[in-house]
Amino acid sequence: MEYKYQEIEQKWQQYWREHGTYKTEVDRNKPKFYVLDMFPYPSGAGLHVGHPLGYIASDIYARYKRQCGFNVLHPMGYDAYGLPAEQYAIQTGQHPEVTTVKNIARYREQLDKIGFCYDWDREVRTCDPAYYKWTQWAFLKMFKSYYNTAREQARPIDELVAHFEAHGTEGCNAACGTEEHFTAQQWNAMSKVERNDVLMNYRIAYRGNTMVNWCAQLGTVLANDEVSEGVSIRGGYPVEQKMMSQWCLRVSAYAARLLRDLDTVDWTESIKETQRNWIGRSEGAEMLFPVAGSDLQLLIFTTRADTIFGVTFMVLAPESEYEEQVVTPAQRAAVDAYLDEVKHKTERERMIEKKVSGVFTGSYAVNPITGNEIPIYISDYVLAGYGTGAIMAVPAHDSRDYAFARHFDLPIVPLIEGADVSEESFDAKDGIMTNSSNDRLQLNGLQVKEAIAKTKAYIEQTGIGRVKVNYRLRDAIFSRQRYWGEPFPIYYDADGQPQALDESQLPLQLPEVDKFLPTETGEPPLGRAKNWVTADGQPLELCTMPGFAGSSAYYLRYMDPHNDHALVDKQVDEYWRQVDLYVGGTEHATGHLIYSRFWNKFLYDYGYVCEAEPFKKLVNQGMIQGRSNFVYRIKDTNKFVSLNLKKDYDVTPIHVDVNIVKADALDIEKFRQWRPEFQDAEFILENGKYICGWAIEKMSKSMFNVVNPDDIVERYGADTLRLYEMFLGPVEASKPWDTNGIDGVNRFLKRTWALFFKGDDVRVTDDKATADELKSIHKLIKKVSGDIETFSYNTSVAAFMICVNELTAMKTASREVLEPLVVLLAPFAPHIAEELWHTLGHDTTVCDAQWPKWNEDYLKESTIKYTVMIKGRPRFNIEVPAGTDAAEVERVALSHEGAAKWLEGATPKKVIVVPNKLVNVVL
RNA sequence: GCGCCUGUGGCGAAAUUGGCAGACGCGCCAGACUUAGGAUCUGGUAACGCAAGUUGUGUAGGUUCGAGUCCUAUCAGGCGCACCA
Repeated sequence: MEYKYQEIEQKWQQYWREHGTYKTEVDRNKPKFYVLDMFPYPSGAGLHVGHPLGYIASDIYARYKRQCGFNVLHPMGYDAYGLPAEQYAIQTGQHPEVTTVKNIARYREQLDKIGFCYDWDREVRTCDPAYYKWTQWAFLKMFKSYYNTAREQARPIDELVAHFEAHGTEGCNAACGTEEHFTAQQWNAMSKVERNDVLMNYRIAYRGNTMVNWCAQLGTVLANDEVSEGVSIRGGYPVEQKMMSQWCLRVSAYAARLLRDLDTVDWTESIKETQRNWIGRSEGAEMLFPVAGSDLQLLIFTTRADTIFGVTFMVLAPESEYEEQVVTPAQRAAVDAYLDEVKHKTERERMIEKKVSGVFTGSYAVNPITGNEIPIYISDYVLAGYGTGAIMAVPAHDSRDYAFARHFDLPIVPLIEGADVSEESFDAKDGIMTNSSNDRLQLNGLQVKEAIAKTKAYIEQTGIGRVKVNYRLRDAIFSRQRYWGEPFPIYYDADGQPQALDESQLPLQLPEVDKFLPTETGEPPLGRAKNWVTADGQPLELCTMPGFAGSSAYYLRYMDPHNDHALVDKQVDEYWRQVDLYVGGTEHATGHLIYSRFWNKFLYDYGYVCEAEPFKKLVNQGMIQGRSNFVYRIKDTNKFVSLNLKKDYDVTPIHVDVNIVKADALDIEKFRQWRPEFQDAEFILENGKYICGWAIEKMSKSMFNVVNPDDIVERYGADTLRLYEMFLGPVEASKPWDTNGIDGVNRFLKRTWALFFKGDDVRVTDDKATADELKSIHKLIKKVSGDIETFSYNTSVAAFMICVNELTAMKTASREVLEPLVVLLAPFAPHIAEELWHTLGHDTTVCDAQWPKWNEDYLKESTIKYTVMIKGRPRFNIEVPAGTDAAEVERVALSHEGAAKWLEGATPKKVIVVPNKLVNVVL
């Protein structure tokens, strides 16, 4: 019987569907295992062969764990809100929901063909009201919470209100945007609106006036991780900094925990490092610099407190709150001109120019240690969003301050012995301090590190500052001026104050609009919705939530996807707990993977979830690049010359669809049909073939190098696709897709098939297996069992090939060997395994067949082969019975005829016997 | 600039704790069988050399009986952060 993959795959996919083979329920008699893929955004282009790479890897693991006796949760869903569908809607008027549903259907069809073991009853879609009800619910919780820094957890905002009523801000231990102080009396005297304003400074989900990344072309604000090098990641449009009132999440309050708990998860070092960078912890000190002739004090942040004696000027960010109070009337015009100039530059322009610019405010600050008066400047090299938005400038030891000092001709005072600052600053935190002592503080002669510690201690004692840890991690901007996203469960009261909808009113459904564009008055698209008000007529929020809102807790919803009363039932959560294995791309390192951790920690603080981290182990699959093919057209003709003959002609390379090329040979007929202009194309062939050139590029439509998994499935079958994707190389590595090698994997499956059938008959017997057969299969069991745990699927596939070749050569027909082979193969190539499993007479699914264990006894060798090395080279082999001791091995080696030949009469200085491996004879 | 990762045949890649470098596959070469094909099977395939042999894991050193693997320096490529004080 022939291996008819199409029949087999359809048959078993249908069987699994009808039998609910992959349905998962809580089962407290079994240990659980949660395997998750990052759910896809269903784009209009469909899947290409790169997408399933991670899905296949996790599917293999999930199936393997199930065969090992675990109750495996392995769900899939769709990140359905997003910009592309909305941009498409703007262009075509087609409702984003329509395109989204269509794309999801296409994705599902493609996924189904590959034979994944997803429990589709648990599917989630972020745009489904039953799903986003819980996104909105979590937002409301955040709105009604503040972060208690002493307890290190989110607490109800009412607790903070009670604290304010009794004690004011004294000892409130609350994370906030800007630090403020008031007494209980002051709080109690505030109006409702004033109190609301104050609380916004503490809420975890808050509306705040912040610097945002505004993208005019997209008509919306973007989060930091959605912007790269001054342009939007989606679309590449310029992004500018703008002060706007936006919904934000106080992610920064969780910075310390997000950093610390990285040590508890099993992720790659590189992605943890990326997150550490993004969180950006830096230890330093805040210090107050009085302004001369005023009560005002400038608060600055520095990590180099030791350089206090070298401060020769101060710099404020253009957006600094101090600006008003510090600028003298004489400098007003100059400052305004500068601020105007800065404001009109986008961040991108600012970065490209990198020109030193700034303006003097007219005021001077007093160095609290030296008492020197130093000028205060404003410059855009100081960022408003980091630290306090003001710095003490030490040009001798900071390259940015140095450049500024040079430009404005300010003094540069070196503070480290031997530092030459005539050409550039000395930034290293290393050396002996000098020029740094007076009657208040003596740093001369100390190492930089000691000096930092001593200065910090001094400023704490004297109250001119305090030790402070700063984080680079900013709060997440949470509103988007867009249509296709979750509506905020927020309305505005008569005073214009944002108020929470009651939980009972969730989900607040996304309304219909006539167009997906902003209103004439510049309001977001929801401004077009009719009756976008509460039951008693109060206006609802017009912004929607960003893409990462729906993806932040989806892994929890899979545990209990149909629950109307909770995001996830407490007991269900306590069973599934957290994702044991999460597979996805590195591109989410500073987005989704931070937001999810934050979101999870917030829920954890309230006990809604039982684990502090959502994803225990993370595996990042690499990107599959495209392998483009080229044909070479001779200039000004319709004649094409084969790759190795092109040097004799003046040619233009043209991308050609990789699907009409096989092993770099062009299918000339298909090429002529491909495009009308090539209909009459002529060819100069080599060896009767047209050989195409190739290059590795991103897989994209415009390069004609997109390989569709459906085509591979049709031509070779899903099992071949699965095996081949794994065989291509390590899951984590990025590599180009190259269909050329797929035949080898396909041949392997055919050979495997041939072990079971001869003609139309099953050739499997109940005969006892031979020792060699048992050895072959047990070697495989051991190898594959080890490889799966470390995701070394490529070497597993290689081991399968070796084993099947051995069994074929031995003409193995014994069930004792072939049955475990089928079970091992099941995670990798489930369809053929299922077919063979049933061929062997089983009527249950191979998914539940128990993963075999290897027996070391079968692997034991009766004799051990030693390689004898002389003069650092392998010279000959000896064979001794297993268990021979080292001295005997040495004796056998040295008495071998080869020893005499290679030693040439010399006496060995030393002989090293490595057990079961080799004998090294040193002269 | 700072941090992280990766460098192995014509290609994708293997190589437990340092122990015969290049498993497995593609491609290529030779052969078998064939109503000839982009089918199947067998053998070969790191480089140099007729050979014995020698050289080989980006480069240069070091540790070691022994280094792809460990250490130091350096080069190249990729990724992340980046006026972050």
